[in-house]
Amino acid sequence: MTALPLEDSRDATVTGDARGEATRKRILDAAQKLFSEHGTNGVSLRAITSEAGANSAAANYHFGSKSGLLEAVFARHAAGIAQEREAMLAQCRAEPGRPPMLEQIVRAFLEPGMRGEHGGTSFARFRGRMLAENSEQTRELYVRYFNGSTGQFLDALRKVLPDLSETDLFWRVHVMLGTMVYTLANTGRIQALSNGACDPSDLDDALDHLVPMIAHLFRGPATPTGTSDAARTLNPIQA
Amino acid sequence: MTALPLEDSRDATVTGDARGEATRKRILDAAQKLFSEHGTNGVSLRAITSEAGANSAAANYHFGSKSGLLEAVFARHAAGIAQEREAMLAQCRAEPGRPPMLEQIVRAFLEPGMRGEHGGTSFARFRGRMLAENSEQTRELYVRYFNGSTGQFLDALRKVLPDLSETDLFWRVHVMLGTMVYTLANTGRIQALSNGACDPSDLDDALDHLVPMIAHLFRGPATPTGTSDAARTLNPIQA
DNA sequence: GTCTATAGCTGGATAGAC
DNA sequence: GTCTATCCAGCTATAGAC
Repeated sequence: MTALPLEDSRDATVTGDARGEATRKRILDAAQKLFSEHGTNGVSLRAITSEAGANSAAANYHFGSKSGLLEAVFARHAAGIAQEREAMLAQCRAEPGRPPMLEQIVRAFLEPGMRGEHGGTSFARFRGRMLAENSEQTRELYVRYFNGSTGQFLDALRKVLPDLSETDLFWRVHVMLGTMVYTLANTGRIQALSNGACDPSDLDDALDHLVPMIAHLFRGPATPTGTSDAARTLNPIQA
Repeated sequence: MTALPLEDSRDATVTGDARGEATRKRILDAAQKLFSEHGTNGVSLRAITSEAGANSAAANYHFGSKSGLLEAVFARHAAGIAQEREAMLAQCRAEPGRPPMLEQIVRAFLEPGMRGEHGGTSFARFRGRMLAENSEQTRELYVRYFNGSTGQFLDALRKVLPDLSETDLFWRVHVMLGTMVYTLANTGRIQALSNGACDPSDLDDALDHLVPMIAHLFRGPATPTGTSDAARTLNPIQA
């Protein structure tokens, strides 16, 4: 083999393998960014590899297909979020000087996915978009990567809220999930309605508002049971 | 002109114009159904017109383009929802024997879009998908069709919750919107986690659970203001 | 007003040079 | 491992017969 002229290499200080890894990472970063901005259906491989400064063939070489790329983007940070969630949950303690257990648990659930330690806000928005698009692949990925840790949180919530019925528990978790997804998806609706006074795209600020609201929600009274819609409408909970 | 043989007409009992309207309606129905199931990006005009028993050219004849069809599907029921919202809001009364005003207001906001009087559950899911996809066109349509009535609800909420700060008001409305959108989008996540014990795809049942939860949320204490994230974390609201 | 046929693109994926 | 070139499927939109 002939000596390789340095000018021919995009980054002559690293080996060929490392160059491959660098391209792979650039494609993952570009895909995450564009998926988070336009959804997974609204972005072509060509746009992604162009953003990454590579060719569309490179994406197929590294990831096999577009859905393979989607899964790789997801997998890169999802396991880390689940692990940090579980670690934060394990550190929750009912002790004087700390927030109530419920606040700690809610924060442990929301914070790892929103604070930006795992892929930043673009990965958070990417997950919001994925959940919103609600494809079969997305559902499968969520079950695989998150069902375990989410189950631990359900158990923790049952423990601190022993009087809450299973039905009410799941409905409140539903509200928590919906709020998280809607916040991550960043539709801009509340910014428009509030003329910018409320900005959930600042995920740190969002956490500080959401944790107390969700905790308050979990502490609410049991949903009244009625035999008809009218009965439930006419006998709502008392504040 | 020669007499038209009855067999040549798909529906000989109506006039040509009425036939055109029927096809137009079948296309709108098919588009709403498929958009609600697969999002707007995941469905082709071919699939829609095939479902409607028509040809892809018919969609362009009636609606000009795919985005024209999308707007037509939206517009068909959106104004009706906004009107019914405003009508229900106008009928809210603080009287003995009725639910508290706040419950009435929350229900007036949520019910017209979820109860199925305007396009059924498929139109509700269609809106959820649109909001999730969060396109420029969607944002524009929402401002045009819903900003007026939503502004009336903000005023009504200010009136029954005079001590709530503007910031807290918008954050709680954000949670209400997120919960509504997530419920309409029907990701199936909570059904999977609860083994079917909790099913938000039953929108009547969902309303009966969501109205008391959201009302309770609005009645929560003010979000504590801290100078740092740590201060806010260590001093959450007291339940 | 509805159809067939097709123009004109854009997308994912692959072959093969280097 | 990365590129260029290309195949082919699927899409929107339109032209023109009926």
